[in-house]
Amino acid sequence: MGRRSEHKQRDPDLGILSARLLFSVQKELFETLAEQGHPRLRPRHGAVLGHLDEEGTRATELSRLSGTHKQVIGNLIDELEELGYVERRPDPQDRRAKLIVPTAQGRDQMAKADEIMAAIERRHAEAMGEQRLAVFKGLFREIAERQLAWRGA
Amino acid sequence: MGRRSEHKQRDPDLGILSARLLFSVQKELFETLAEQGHPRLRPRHGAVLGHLDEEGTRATELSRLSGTHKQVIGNLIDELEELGYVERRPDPQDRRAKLIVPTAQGRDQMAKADEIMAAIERRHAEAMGEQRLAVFKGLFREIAERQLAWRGA
DNA sequence: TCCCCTCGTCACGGTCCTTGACTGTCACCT
DNA sequence: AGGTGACAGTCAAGGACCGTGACGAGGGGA
Repeated sequence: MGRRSEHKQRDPDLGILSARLLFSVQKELFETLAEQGHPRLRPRHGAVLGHLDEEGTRATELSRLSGTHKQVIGNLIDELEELGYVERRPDPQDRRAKLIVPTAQGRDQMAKADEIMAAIERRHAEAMGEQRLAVFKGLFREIAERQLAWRGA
Repeated sequence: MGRRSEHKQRDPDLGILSARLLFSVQKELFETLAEQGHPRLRPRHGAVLGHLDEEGTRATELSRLSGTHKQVIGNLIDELEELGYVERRPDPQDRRAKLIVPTAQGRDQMAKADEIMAAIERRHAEAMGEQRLAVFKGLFREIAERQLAWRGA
């Protein structure tokens, strides 16, 4: 193994580390969800279900929160509606808009997903100490925010 | 804004934070590369260029390092060859294999990409203190490794 | 020699994202 | 009241991207 790839192995940059953590967390989340009765969901559905409120959320709001195109959100809602996770209801405050509301199955998924993510963090807290994890998350938020602010993006 | 999405805004989980950091770092890297004379490269090319050694690397090795399928690596190499970033050379030690070797343009890109990533980390180090960044990266490596080890994946 | 493994490639289907244009509704201004 | 621009959601089409199966060529041990 050459010098450059060897160095990258020892001291991976922020991008590599983020990618590794993101994909491994994603994998655990959706495999566990599949075992708990939600086998048809894929990571992309997280753009909708991950940002949904129990009282309902507008499609445009979901698009804004997740950074996904409106069109994609529309497709995801179609799929989730067919799978029985959400319903489209007219928004009483704006006749153009529709509220995306989770069904009972949707609320079950949301609760389970939140619990799985919490369990992942608890596992790390036990392994490394609660305080060190808290420090990490604080620094993580700070860095992610500053990086997002690059060029006022 | 409802209670759940509000809470997720204040205390985003590890997946959300990883996604934000990954995509914003990726964006800065490739936009800056485009300004520095490499406008045709897209993030997916990182699977090849990011793990390449100056002396050359086998396609299978790139596949293993990046976690991408062999087939995808082959397509990427086709593109990068056409763009003048890499060359295919027969591997003297194994007539089945081919060494992927960066051209002068490829080595220029690799140096610039490494420098851009280093600049990103320097910027954070200046903003938050060198020591706190070092602590963060240490914890990051630890957590990412432990998460990857879930279920012996 | 025979058998099984690895390396890279071809071909294919399926998933996914992006763009542009369109209808209906709203908010604002004159 | 009417007119104008902005916004919500959808339809349609194209391209980018990924995963699978199968293959020829070569390697390496029994």
